Amino acid sequence: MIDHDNKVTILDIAQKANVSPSTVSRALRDSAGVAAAKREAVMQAVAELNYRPNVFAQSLASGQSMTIGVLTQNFGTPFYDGILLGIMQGFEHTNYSPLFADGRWQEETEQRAIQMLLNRRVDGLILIGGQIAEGALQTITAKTPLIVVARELRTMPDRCIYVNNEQAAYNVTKYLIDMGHRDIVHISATMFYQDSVKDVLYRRQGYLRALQEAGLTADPQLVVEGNLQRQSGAIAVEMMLMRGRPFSAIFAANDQMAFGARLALFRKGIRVPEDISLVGFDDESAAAYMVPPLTTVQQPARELGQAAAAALLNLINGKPAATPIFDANLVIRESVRRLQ
Amino acid sequence: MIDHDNKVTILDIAQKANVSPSTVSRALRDSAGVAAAKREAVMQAVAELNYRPNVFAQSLASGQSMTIGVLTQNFGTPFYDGILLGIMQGFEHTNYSPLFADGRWQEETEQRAIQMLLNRRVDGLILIGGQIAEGALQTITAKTPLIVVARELRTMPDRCIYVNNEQAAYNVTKYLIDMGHRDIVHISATMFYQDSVKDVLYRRQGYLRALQEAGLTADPQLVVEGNLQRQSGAIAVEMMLMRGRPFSAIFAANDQMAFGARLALFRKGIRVPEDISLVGFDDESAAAYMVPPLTTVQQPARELGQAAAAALLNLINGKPAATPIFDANLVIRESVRRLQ
DNA sequence: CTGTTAGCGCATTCAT
DNA sequence: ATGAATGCGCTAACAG
Repeated sequence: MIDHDNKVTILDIAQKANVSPSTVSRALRDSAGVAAAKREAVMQAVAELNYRPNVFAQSLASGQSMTIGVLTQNFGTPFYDGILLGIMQGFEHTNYSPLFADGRWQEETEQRAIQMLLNRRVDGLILIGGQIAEGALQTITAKTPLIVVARELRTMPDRCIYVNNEQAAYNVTKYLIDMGHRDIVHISATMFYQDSVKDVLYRRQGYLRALQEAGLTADPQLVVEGNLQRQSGAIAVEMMLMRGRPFSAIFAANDQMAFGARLALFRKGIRVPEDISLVGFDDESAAAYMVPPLTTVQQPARELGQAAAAALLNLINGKPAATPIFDANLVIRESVRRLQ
Repeated sequence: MIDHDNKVTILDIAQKANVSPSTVSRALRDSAGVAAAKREAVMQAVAELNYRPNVFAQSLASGQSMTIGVLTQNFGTPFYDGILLGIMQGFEHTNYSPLFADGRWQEETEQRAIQMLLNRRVDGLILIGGQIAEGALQTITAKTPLIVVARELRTMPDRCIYVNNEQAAYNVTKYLIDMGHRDIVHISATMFYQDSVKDVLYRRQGYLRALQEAGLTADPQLVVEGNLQRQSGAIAVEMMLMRGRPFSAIFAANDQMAFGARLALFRKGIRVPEDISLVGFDDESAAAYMVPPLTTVQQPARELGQAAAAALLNLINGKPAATPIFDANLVIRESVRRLQ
């Protein structure tokens, strides 16, 4: 059944169908008009001989590889993996297949990976996150259709697909305020990675906007800097505890730090949500398993990926990319308590 | 810098280096002997013209694609993602690059994905898990080097790379016994998926062996069937509670079910580990974030992937695959209490 | 609408 | 050790 090294070529089926090779080629890719009868004959021969086109010959002759290069950062990151999933789905019923590479958030690795992808003559490129400078990206996009996911580029806004982090964080904060909280700690992380951190910056801005709109003064004492790692969430909590500034809720800029915070609270004998309410951001699958389950923000990763695939397809076909901005959902679980 | 549609061909560099195209080809792939001087000249021309070989032409001419097909099941599963990571690393410094596809644990999707991979003339195939019948796999391996990860095949043991689940579960159970536990619940899941469930079966056997070796009688009342999903872990706990058979520890066959169990205990007001000790299996990242952090078993996913890559490379080079069996590590955290 | 003719860029004989 | 010639399998002008 699964029959691989099929040495059947287009010539064989041309013979069998009594037509010329080029007609076969045309019939196969239904380009131009082909008489229905001949097309039938071709199709039948194809089926009988179990013919499978040689992608390399196709690519060499046509200049198209029918593959899309996808550069991610650190396989295994839930959000990025979700995007990858969406991308796969987005190309599932097309003739393109994605070729993945991992940049690991290291500029050099990223460069190499992109080179590799370009060497393979990918017909388009999807970059998820990453550090590569905008200038370099423009160089690339001049020759290869390019879509950037989960990153916002000033110079090419129509090529970027991302989530409105500011709004999401605003929603979180407003939710906490509506639940009666006034002293809301925000664990941020704005002094690290170049670009990935922009999201975090937006989250902080959303937090601040919600406070302002509610007429609350934003106390700088309530904002702690972490580094997105779990550990830093724990440290942030300890720092707040030492600081002595009272608070009733914590909004961490990502789930990892929320997990760390949860653990630190646990170690201090502080209950969640009875004593302190806690909200994260990302909806990692772990969030739902916490004790208690964590209220957090779910980013539509899958949808981002699908949109990226669609946008790239547009680009390849000469249409405008059409890159929507996505909204995230607040997932309410049991880690927040309503204050009287 | 990043210069893509480099129309520089082997002819251009042949001219520039004052040699024939074939010499260039030879120099590039240092096949046969090439005079050091000429080789130098070639290399220099290559550098100056920023030449990049056309993979398609190479593949078409040589019959090799320099890509390895990798079929996973459900992107985003931590264990499998770890394997993917290992595979990527394993090929990092070779000339091969992996081409990924997702079978989603659906036989039909899997078939299609493998077809796609084979159509792309991959030089080798790595299958992670999956449902495809052994017979079909033998058909494939007759024509394409094949390695299977995280699955044990009776008919081709030298092609399989997996973890010794029985031993790992034995270790878990022995650990619990050493901590003073006698009534150990095991949440299993042996009546579902075809093959993925074999691991779970081995885990149960390890559990039983440890009990026997300790001279404890294995009480069937203490084994509950789940379905690997989180929810079923919760149900299992409820079932045990209703059953009335006392127990002091729970060993769940995977972390998901352990998470579910944890939640159910939490809902019933039963403390972990004060009242009940809990151990999982998989070491999902969530495990370390639980309250309290969960003792569990870590499978060397990365190593499996790397070993798979190495084994496949061996196969391609005509050497024996060399497929080691891996051991898992017990990761001791705070969810187990020592009984007096 | 269809067949003929050329390459696509490289690896690999075969000679030398 | 090196050059010339051939072909990998297919697409794309080019003619009819």
